[in-house]
Amino acid sequence: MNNQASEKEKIRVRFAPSPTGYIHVGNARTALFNWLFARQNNGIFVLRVEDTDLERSREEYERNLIQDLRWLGLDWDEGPDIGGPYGPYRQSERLELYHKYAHQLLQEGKAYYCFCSQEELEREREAALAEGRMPVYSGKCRNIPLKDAEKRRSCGEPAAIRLKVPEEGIVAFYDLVRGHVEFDLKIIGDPIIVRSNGMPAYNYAVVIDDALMHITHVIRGEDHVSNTPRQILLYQAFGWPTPIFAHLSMVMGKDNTRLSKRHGATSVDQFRREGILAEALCNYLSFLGWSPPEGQEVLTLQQLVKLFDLNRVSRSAAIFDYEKLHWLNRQHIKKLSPEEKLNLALPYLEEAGLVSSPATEEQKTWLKKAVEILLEGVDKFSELPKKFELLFDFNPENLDQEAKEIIASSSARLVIKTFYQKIANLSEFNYETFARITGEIKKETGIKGRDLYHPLRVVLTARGSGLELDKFIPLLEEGARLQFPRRIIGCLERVKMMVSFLNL
RNA sequence: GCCCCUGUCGUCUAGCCCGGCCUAGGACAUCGCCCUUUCAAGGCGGCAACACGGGUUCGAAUCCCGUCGGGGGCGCCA
Repeated sequence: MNNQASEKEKIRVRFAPSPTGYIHVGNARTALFNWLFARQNNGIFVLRVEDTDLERSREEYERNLIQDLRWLGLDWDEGPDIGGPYGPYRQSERLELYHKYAHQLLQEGKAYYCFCSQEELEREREAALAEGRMPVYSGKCRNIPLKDAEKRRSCGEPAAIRLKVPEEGIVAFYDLVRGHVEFDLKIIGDPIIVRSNGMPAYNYAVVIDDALMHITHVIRGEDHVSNTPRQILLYQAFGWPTPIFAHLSMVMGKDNTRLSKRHGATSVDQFRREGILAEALCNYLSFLGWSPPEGQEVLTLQQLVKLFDLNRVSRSAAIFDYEKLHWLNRQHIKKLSPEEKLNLALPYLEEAGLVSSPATEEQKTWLKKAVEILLEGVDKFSELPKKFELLFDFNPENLDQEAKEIIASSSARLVIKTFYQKIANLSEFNYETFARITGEIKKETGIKGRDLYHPLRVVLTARGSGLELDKFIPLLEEGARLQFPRRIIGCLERVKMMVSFLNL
């Protein structure tokens, strides 16, 4: 389909995070949308690291970033780790480029040196704010001849570089998600493109990078819309074509403020640790501002690639709903094979000290069944160890409230007592035995249904709720024959412990 | 304060561009029922929204204006 000729028009998008910590789900969504757009259009997805803020960037953060993105299943065609035709892909390694183009702008008279001190600018800004105006740079240094400016600089006077912006007119652009957007130049002022410490300012570096990397579509957060006119002005100053913009709405917390730690987990890494599947997270993230045409809900990455449509992205902010994420996660967990479930579950069980590190094959066979059964209704893998307590914890002295209520009745006690008498001399127990005995009890006492099974559940689990007993008993009996760091107590022993505790 | 964006069930959203098919659809959550050896899962059903006010029109969730609410931006941060 794609011949040589169309190669030139190939769609190129980028995800350009600054490595300042773990990746936030809001940024992950931006990455995802970029990736989906690239993949469905057979385009190129580039990863670029914006590390020009020396104070905040750290090398290890870049590794985290890459790890998180990989985990999510988003791969890139060009990036700091794999290189590419338009590298380097780390802004800190592109400094010469920024200087070169700034110099060009200076020579052409499209930019100028600004000697204003930060204190001075701060004062002006505050004054403007106080008067209810947009703080716009006064243009004080605008007309200093380049020669004079260079002289001052060579004497050691620090200077930033500003872009000369026309004083009148409007900058407009068509945003793929928001439509026509325009800004009045009066409120823009001459933006700094190179700081006095020589580092490029964000609005300048992005333009250089996006242009040089031939980015065709800039898909990013809504917090960048007001930067867009400044960037467009830069493209115009260079005579470069502007990319197409698409600004995604913000991701909010329940109280309608930007999603933050206060609201719960916010980093991709955190969700991974909790045992949210990458595919479920992507699935959920894709629904933040987008919906498939036919209302499908549970989707794989591949399906998302097919269905995703930038034109269907909504413009209003979305609130992050943990409940729905969890529901989607459950749906994705269901689709996993028993082996996959076990492998995902193992680390959590090991960490909880339930399983010793390399589990034996025998243990694994059993664990696979246990995980399969206990995973039902679990939101995320981190909840699994607690579910396993049903098997590993048995303490008659520590009955929950529900259990206490169940065994309080005389009929419950009768059931328990009868049950105990019938198993007292058994050396083996299995579900068939259980079924036979409960049948007998039913016949002898007339007790049936909940009144019959509930008390027995309490006897066997010390809990008022748990698994269906036909699943529980075989699982427990089999597990009790295996060696685990914490021993699993079998049914017969449990009954004896409970009866002696209850003094029946 | 100024600039930009935005406003459909509690939440994510469909519908809006190309007015009537909308007594506004779906999903999560919630409630109820069924199933069942509790819970869960599953099945079925219920509650629940066009922010407000003006226009335009035979007719508006859909078009226009205003109000109000929410968000973002206003850096030598990214």
